[in-house]
Amino acid sequence: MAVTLQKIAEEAGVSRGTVDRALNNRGRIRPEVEERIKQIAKDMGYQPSRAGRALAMAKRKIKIGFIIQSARTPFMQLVKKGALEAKQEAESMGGSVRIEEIEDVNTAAVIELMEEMREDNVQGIALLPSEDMLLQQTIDRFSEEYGIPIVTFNGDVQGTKRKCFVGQNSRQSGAVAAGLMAEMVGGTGEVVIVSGHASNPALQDRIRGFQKEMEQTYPEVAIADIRHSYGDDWVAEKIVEEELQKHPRLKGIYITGHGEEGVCRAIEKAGRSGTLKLVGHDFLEANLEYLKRGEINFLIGQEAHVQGYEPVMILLKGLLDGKWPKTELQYTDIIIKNRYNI
Amino acid sequence: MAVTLQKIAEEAGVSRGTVDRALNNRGRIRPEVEERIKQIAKDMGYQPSRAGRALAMAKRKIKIGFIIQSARTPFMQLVKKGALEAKQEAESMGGSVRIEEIEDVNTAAVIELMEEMREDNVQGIALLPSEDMLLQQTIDRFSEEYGIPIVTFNGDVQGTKRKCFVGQNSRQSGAVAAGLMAEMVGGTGEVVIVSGHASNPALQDRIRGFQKEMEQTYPEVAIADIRHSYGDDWVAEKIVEEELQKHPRLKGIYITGHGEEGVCRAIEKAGRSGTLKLVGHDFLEANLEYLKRGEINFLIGQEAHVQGYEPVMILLKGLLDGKWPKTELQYTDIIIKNRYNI
DNA sequence: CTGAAAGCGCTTACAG
DNA sequence: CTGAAAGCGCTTACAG
Repeated sequence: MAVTLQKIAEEAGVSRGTVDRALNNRGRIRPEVEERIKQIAKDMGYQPSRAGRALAMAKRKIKIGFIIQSARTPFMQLVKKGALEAKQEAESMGGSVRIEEIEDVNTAAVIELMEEMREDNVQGIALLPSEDMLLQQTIDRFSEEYGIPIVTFNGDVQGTKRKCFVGQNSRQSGAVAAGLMAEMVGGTGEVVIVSGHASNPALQDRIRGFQKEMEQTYPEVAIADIRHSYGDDWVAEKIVEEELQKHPRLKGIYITGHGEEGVCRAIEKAGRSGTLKLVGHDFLEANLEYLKRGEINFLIGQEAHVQGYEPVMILLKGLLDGKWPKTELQYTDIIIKNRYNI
Repeated sequence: MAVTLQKIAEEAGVSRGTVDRALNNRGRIRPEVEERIKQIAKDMGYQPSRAGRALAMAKRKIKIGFIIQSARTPFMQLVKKGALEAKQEAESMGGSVRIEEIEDVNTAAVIELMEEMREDNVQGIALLPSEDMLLQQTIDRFSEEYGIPIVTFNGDVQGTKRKCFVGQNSRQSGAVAAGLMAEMVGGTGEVVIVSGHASNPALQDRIRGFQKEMEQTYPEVAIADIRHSYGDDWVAEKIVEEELQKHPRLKGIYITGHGEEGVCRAIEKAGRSGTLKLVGHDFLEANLEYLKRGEINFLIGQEAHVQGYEPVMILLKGLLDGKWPKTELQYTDIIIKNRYNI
């Protein structure tokens, strides 16, 4: 039924191999023949068969590497799950995926793994980068010199030769948080931001998105303070205690990430559960529990699963079909959850 | 690298065909041999190759039917887009998909198309059902007698032999709306529900979910009225004018579906834009525009795309691998959007 | 009940 | 620059 290479070959009066060379730009073919075949294929509405291609490629065995950092965190475990699912799918299509985890943030380890994978004939690598000159150079070297395409996920390194980035638009997610918070406090009053590490670029972007949106659209909502818990729940708790003292009329807290538990503890202790509006990030087990109980009013999600799954599939399709995403920044959807759509 | 039928055959000292018969329960094999081969396959960690299977199946050519009703509506156009994408993917895997559209709601037409597809050797059908005894019987007949699996999408017909349903949990989406509305009105005050056709089961479920959640969790939010626009914007506009008169302190309107334009028009005319809180459903072009402009505060989404894509893929996998979803009700995610994550 | 062979649509050496 | 052939992993008649 469907148009195959064979049919095109008959139509054009050449062999299958020649059609293949024409359609896949493999060279070693007379230009005018190539043009003619391409035209015929188009006219016949040729669609390459993924199945056939995958099978034939099974010989070449496409190998993809996947490198996670901070692998111990619950969020990264979700990312890993997505990668594992992609691995399964890739394998049933004749590919193979090698997933490597680094416990903390360790650029040297990432680079080492990249080199190891290269020796292992890996043909494409998805990785969670960190801000580091050497890593950036390595990414460029792999992309340019070795022809090993790189896809970043969760975090990006702008200005490198990586094929694309899969992850959240942090700034926009901050704006989403602002919108939610503003609606809940009735468009007026004081709110506070509790963030994690001051050096985390994603968290900084969320803060900026939040701030900007408040200024522009809800000028009567005042951001009374921006504090950093450095991911420590105890610190977060103390911060909130202080802020509640300093701003007795505080209406809401925006938690950009990490320290949710400490924040909620302080609020409970102060007897402000339910009256103080909370917006947080990421669908971690503990966060969802707070959401269910009504301590946190909204959570903004990152699609961890997609961040693991997509990079592998992007590499697979790219390596198999030569088709890469048209746009470098593959932003994942920003998901809003309240207690009813968990 | 990967374990193939061939390797298992060598290991077991039989032919590929025999392994195939054992692993796919095709019969015509001695039970003890079947057992032994299954064990060996398990031990070797055999994973069937999707690519190989798909290719071999290309001869048999899996044909899937897809029947949309109310095809003209923008929502269904999105569903159709999803189905078209699945069609492409199915075709590149050796299947074929036949998409049929019915303009309005017409059970007889659905049944006619089903019969036509059967004669056309379609091996599985996805359809948007309507509440109708005859259709239900037809679904059962196809499933049981003809062995043609049916998947429903968007709407379900409980109690039939359809393989599964892909769509929204309407009740839950009503509860989500209630949560959003309650947060915006500060947990107290009067709100009104404007719905479409009173006979639309999905809309009724949304109303019920909304009501129940308000009663249970936000008893101080009163549902002052429930009105039906029957999908007519002019009617919706009149309704809102009336309600604004009747309830001068009205704080919000929940639009379960259809008539958004009329509602917004009435609110604008009354000069209540921005102060009256609106929650609506579905990411239609016009709705998103209202959301952007701040007339509507939240939209709850249905993943139209998934509703077109998934049923086809479910049928394809089922027909190809014999693997069906474990759970009958394949609820799509309930998506919340404010103006910042459009 | 079991095996040998053909073929699904593609890619890839290998000849020429 | 072009063609003929082998092979990817599976299914499916066809013999036996």
